[in-house]
Amino acid sequence: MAAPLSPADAGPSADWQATLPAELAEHGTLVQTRPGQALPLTLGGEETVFVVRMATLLFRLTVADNLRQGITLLYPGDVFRSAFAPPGPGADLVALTAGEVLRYRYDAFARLLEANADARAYFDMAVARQSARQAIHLAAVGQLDSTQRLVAFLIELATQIGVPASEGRVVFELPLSRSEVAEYLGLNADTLSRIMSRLRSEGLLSQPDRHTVFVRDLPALAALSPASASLMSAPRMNTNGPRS
Amino acid sequence: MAAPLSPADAGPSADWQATLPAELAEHGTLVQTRPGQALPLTLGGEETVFVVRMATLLFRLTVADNLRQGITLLYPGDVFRSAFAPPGPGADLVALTAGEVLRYRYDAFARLLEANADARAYFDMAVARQSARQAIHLAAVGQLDSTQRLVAFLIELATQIGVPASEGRVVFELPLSRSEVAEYLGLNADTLSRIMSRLRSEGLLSQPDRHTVFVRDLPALAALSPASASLMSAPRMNTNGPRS
DNA sequence: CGAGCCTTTGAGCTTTATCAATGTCGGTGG
DNA sequence: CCACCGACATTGATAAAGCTCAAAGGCTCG
Repeated sequence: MAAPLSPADAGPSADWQATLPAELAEHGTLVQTRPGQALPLTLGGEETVFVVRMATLLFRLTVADNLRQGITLLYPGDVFRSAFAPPGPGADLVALTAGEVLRYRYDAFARLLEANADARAYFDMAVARQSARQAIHLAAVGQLDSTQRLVAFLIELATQIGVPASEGRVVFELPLSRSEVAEYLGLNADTLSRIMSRLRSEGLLSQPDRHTVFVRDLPALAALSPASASLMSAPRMNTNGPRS
Repeated sequence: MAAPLSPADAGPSADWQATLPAELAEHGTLVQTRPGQALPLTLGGEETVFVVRMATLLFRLTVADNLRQGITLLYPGDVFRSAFAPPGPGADLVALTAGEVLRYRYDAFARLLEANADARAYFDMAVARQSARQAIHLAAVGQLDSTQRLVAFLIELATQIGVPASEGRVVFELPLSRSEVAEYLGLNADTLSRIMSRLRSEGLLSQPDRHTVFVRDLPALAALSPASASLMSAPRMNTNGPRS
């Protein structure tokens, strides 16, 4: 019935952007993040909301001792409500990079949304956007083999935080360690390392240093994973202040 | 840092319930569903919202030819916005059972929410609840072995649509075929069949007929999967009309 | 009653996890 | 400045989990 995911059909939403409404930016507590810093999901027992201003965050779940799954990566413009995590411990929100995050108590945030239709629309849009990304991630983890999964991850990062170097080439920082990447992809860290080595030896990418990835042939890399197309068509936020 | 998921810490939210606000129930188009029926995600090119009144739905993604992943099962009280799916084809919303679903155009739905704070709160709550369930599903698919995954699925169904038979025993209808279950769990249908046979031979469950599952020892079954605890603590909707 | 689809089960094989050894990077203190 | 330490990464050998393919039995619906 449904055809495979393809970006050609993404339509006008592919180049669509939105800007964080001023009402949201003005309120909330500005939190400076450092790599590895955990962001507590409750504030004095109350639900919270985070808006990513400039950073990369990881939401993950600990399913059993030594079994963790990365659920979603959050980029600038993304919104995280603590109720998105299952109740109980086991849910983690971690900053992967230095940056800035806005934090709200949920009830205060809800009042802001009630008072401001733009903020409301922004929140709903952000939630939908992340939900779609997470669905792709789930499909990748459930259906793709290890190479396809890793490539999907690299394409996601290249799309979200990559800097174009030249035609078909992109550079980005890997904000996760190997084992964190493995947790995100539902793979073993050793297996992951092997696959990265292979991609390197095939000349698809190189690593100036451990945490920097230089994609030497983006189209060829993307072709290795069926999830690439939809990941690349995912819109990014406009983080340059009010819309021009 | 985070301890494994455990229901003991779920707190008061475990027995929390909410009822579909009348404003939402009164508007929207009532759609009668039949098993296998696809619910189109766009209505004349416009975004839609579905509210499950009485049925079980499956949201799934086609990642490539013959590679499909079940993303979320939707139960009574759940809400699905078409923007939760990635753009493009490849996203499917299918009714698994006969039942009733309310359908809205997104802009009309958004106006309803704007005009009615209860409806708004309901929507936000439903989205958060489903997001949490989906996170657990992703963690299960990414980290658990095939038995643990299948058990997690059975526990999910037992919790959501199961009817208690006697102490520790539950009966429910399997609204999916074997291959659909396999797609949901990221497993091969053959492997799945083997595991079900083993669970049957171990006396944990029996199948009066192909689509009926009789769990003979729920605690013993649940003990086989680390995801059971959090799935069982997930709140169900109150589908019996206004709150008593 | 027959056709087609779904399910079960076995045999063999592929992929990925596990275990273990070695290497690299970054920081710290002598 | 260098030696050492711990965390992280790579790589090889091996094992196991789950997939593929194939055959046979059941169910459903015309």
